[in-house]
Amino acid sequence: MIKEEDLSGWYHELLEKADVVDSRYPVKGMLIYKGWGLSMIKRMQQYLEDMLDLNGHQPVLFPVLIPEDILGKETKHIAGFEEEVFWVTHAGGNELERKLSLRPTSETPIYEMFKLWIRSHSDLPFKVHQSCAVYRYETKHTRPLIRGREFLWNEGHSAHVDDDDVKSHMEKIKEIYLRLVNELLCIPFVVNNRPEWDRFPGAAETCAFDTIMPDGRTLQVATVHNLGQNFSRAFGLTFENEEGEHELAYTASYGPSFGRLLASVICIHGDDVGLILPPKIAPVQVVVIPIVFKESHREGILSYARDIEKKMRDNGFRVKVDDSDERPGAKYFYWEMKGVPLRVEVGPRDLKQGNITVVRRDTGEKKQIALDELDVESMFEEITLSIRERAEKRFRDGFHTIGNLDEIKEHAGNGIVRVGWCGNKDCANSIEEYVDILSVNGGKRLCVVCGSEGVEVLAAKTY
RNA sequence: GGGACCGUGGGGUAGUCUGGUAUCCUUCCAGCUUUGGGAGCUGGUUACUCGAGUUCAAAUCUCGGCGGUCCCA
Repeated sequence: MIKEEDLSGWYHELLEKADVVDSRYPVKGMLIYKGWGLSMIKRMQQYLEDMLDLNGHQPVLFPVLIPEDILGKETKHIAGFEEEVFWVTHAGGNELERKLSLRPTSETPIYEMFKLWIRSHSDLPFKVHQSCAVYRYETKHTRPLIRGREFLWNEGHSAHVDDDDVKSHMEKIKEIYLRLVNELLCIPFVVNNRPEWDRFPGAAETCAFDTIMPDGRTLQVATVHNLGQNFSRAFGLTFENEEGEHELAYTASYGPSFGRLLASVICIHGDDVGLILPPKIAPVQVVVIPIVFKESHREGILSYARDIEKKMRDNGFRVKVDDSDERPGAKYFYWEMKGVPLRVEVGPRDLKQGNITVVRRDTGEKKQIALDELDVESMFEEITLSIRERAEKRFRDGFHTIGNLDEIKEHAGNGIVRVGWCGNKDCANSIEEYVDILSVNGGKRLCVVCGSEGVEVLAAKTY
């Protein structure tokens, strides 16, 4: 399957072939995370949670059910979500007196508890996070990992004494997400201030991390919301300040989608052969292929392979010796499809000379080196840099500065366009006939529709 | 939100128009054999999305459900 010709077909086929997910589960928009995929999700989750913990977050895990009255307390919030909430209405044969929703996101139950946990300014900032599944009854076309009715994410929630503290906290969260998205996963992105009509329901400000998929549409992989005092007001979330007065807290919420991050790793780094995985999240980082010609060589080569495996394991790498009954060529194709960053071949030639043959997945570069020369750590660094750079170059090439509406139409679906916008909603509607406006945080520029003064905005076809 | 198309062994498919015998590739299992870029031979397991209708007879026609894909907004 050629990636460039049919990204969607390539993606679906690879998800199943590589054992990332199985999307045949017979409920719309739901799927099974399988070994290869879940293993990567767990690694990104761990990496993120460690950073959040270091930042002073407390890990929590809230119930999946939210009672109707609590979900509905912040009116704009519930208005934004009500069409996509799953409801539990029965227990056995009896109708419940109080309907229970499957959480679409957890601001409401969390603030319900924050109210009990937060008493004084000295409790602030108060920060929690949880990795969990959330449920949204998507009416749009669902896609595995990209838009589902159940998805995995980490959601962070914080309460602060004032707006300044919220803002500086949001900057810290953005740095943490940068490390997750770009340093760990090698995915380039741009942080966009969403226009008012595209904010999280109930938020005063929404920042989104957008990347560009190879078909030219953008994918939002994480968001950071400034909720002002909107939720505090609805939930009576107050604290006693230094003067002994009660004041409404300021809150923020934020989360990356693990499924979307995985989807972008797959689509952005992968090629026609299959996955290309950043070494840090690869479930298997090095595969060792023993090449056995004659039975008499078998034991010698296998034990050479196992020595290498042990040595690497002792150094903390995830290694697998593929001693299955396949021929070497078949093994090469298989592990390349799975995206394993490094392959080590050991055959009679290597054994005799104390060498190994090393092949990089990202470049295909193959070289024979002495066993003691092997430096896996620095090879992984090189690989990581190289796939990040390749992705970043394509990302930069995905931006186009546009001067009129016809050009927008021409470039729609082909990356991100920079255009001027005056701030008038009618002009935004004209632009959004072709592309969605992603950001409103650019410098001065004349409106592409009406020609009056405005700012530069980014816009694209989105997933 | 609107529209189009699709559903056949684990995966990919032929057959559907014109109703009657389910094709091929791959995977999987067993055996032999092989191993520096997808080996070969022999044998074997496995399928018409669900429900209702029409009919002597439905994978095939009609209606509905469930599930999926794509396009437009």
